[in-house]
Amino acid sequence: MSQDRERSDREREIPSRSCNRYQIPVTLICTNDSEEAGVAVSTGEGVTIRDVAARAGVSIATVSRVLRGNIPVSEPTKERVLTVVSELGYRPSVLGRSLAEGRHAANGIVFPDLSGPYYAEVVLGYEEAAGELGRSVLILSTHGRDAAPEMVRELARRVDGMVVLGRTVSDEVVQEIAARGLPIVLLARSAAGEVDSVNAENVASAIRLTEHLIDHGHRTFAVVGGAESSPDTMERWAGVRTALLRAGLTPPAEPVPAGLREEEGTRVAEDLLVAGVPDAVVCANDELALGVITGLRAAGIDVPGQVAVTGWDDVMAARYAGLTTVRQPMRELGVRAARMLDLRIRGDAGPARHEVLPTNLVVRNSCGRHEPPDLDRR
Amino acid sequence: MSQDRERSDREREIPSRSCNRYQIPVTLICTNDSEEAGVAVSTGEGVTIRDVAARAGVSIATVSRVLRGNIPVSEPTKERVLTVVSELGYRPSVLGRSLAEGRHAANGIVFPDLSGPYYAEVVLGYEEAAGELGRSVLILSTHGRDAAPEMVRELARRVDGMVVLGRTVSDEVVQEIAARGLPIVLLARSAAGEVDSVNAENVASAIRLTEHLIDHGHRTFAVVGGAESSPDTMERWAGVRTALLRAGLTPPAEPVPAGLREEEGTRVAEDLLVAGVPDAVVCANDELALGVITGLRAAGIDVPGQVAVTGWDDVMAARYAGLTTVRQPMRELGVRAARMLDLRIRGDAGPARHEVLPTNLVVRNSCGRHEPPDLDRR
DNA sequence: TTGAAAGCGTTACCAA
DNA sequence: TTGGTAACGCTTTCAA
Repeated sequence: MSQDRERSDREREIPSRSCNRYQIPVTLICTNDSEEAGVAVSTGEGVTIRDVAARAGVSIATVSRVLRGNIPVSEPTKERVLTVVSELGYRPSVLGRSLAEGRHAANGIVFPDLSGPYYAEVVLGYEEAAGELGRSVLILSTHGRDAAPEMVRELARRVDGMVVLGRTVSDEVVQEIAARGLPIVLLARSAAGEVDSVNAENVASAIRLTEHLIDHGHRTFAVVGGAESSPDTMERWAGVRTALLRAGLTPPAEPVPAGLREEEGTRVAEDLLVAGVPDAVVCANDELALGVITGLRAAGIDVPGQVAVTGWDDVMAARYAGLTTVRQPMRELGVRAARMLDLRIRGDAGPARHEVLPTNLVVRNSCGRHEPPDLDRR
Repeated sequence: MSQDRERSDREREIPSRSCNRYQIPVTLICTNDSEEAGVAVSTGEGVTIRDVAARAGVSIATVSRVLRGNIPVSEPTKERVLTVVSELGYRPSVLGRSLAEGRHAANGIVFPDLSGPYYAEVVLGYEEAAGELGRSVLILSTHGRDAAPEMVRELARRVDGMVVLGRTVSDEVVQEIAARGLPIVLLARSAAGEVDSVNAENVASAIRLTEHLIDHGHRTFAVVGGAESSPDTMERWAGVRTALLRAGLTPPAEPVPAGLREEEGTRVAEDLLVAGVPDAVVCANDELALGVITGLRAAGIDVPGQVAVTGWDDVMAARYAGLTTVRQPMRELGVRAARMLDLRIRGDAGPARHEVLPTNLVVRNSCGRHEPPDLDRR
């Protein structure tokens, strides 16, 4: 925007109230637009390092040194500079600093869609941890758009590192960006090549969940949602399969395809009614499970009397709906990812690290009636 | 970081494979670190406008013109430059561009806490709309920290405009930043001075809700949560008061203080049991209401038989808990705020605008039993 | 239509 | 300890 050419030397003179009592500045002819010179400046907006240097009678290098603090500056000089800084309300330009330092002091996070409590919690944890580490957070949700890879590449150019959640962009895109040297942490998404990752445990908890359902006497199973598009759910379905095989039961041939949303669940319920209702419906997340329950009940099916339905995540609604599910430490996932990323940004080298956070089976009553009236309702 | 001083003229020569068939570049002595000259470049990382200019045999100004597209460039030149750009995988530096243009191409959003479905939805809408307008989104949650004003000021230095939600920083801070010329839109927070705002309708819906409760026969009311800290809830309580006075009933003297979270609700329920349980408990949001219900029921109180409890927002759990509430267009709030902000960033002047989005009363059964078995359960 | 060069606001090197 | 100044990577003015 404003490129005021005829700047040169004329403006910079500052009314030298040469008393050394720190007073509020009254006039300062500044370099900015204000056609009418002699305007009072106090907001600190538009004040540059040169203004400070001129007023303090030092070079801009010295001002920079004082502000960065790492290089020795004589006490009186430092004091003088700091005085002027606060008089003028000077704050270094983020842009100027970033350009000179070659870093952004910002992190990115890419998720498929912010909707749903799961992502919100993850982002919350991430933002909090990143903030404490002095980094700004740029968010990007891809919404399954075709332009997603380009959006992510663009984000990559504005940050010093980023966290990428499952189902956003392909491993190729991740690899490409990582290859350029940008630190990346994968979240809720199995490791791709030499990239760090943070995940919640999936297989063992899926086995535990399935065994619980088998204990209820359920014999025929359907699994709903996710699959290929979501590595996270693939692990879960592998766990379900393992548990069923161990028990000598027949695992479902294919997961029922469905998006991770409530409406999708009710739709699936209708399909299930046509295709034949299994004993247990294991869903990829809570929203989906709640939708399935709604759909089944609307058709007069008793849940859990005739069919058991389970979810994953343990969102708030799951508690009120009495949904049996697996709790993930959503917020903690975000926190860990932020910390892991920060390490890499600070130059930490070494082979890729993979963190796996534990989960909890939360038994409520959508999985079948329990003899002891009601098991741990939260 | 890397400030390679001895750059000057020596490097820039490019092996002039002077055939005009576009071939994949094989060697290019680049200006970057690589001590061993003659390294092949193809990732596009570290390629600057100068590299492109040199290879295309034009000035950097011309490259810039081609890329920006606004200034006429001869067709052959343009073509040549674009070829080199794609050969080298050149992408302009966001930092360099921003510094020169004096803008960030990024928006901020400040909220008190991302937890809870309400904020998540707002952010989702905001991010989506801002993204479509070509702007990155920086998020900041203040968590009620003392440093909040400083955090927000810092954010203000990294964006071209920002949205500020209620209960984050004081009006003074908002005014201060707005005075510097940074476009701001207030969200879920009543207008402060000459600043744009987007809100959901509060008073009329509170009146409607209250009247519904009165129709149920409830006569003594308590309102829980929010108040001064949250201008949004103050409006709601004003609505409740109005409705009660109109009906000749006594409004509660004070709102019961409580944070907007579930745990707070259960705590309040205990207090209510001691202080005396009213006919109806109107809560500032759904989480709080759900907590109150849980607390009351745990004490053996029948909801809605003995007490009616209502929420606000209509989050997912509200549906499964059968909570009577007021639905806000959360996502739409975010979208509108993003658009309004964008207008200002594009230089739109004029007096502050205030948008108010309509809400819906959602009657379920926490407000009292209805004669017709169950009213619009969504 | 094009090029040269100033300027955006910093940091960090080199010499004093 | 300090000042001068190149460099970061771009945009835009001014002249040609």
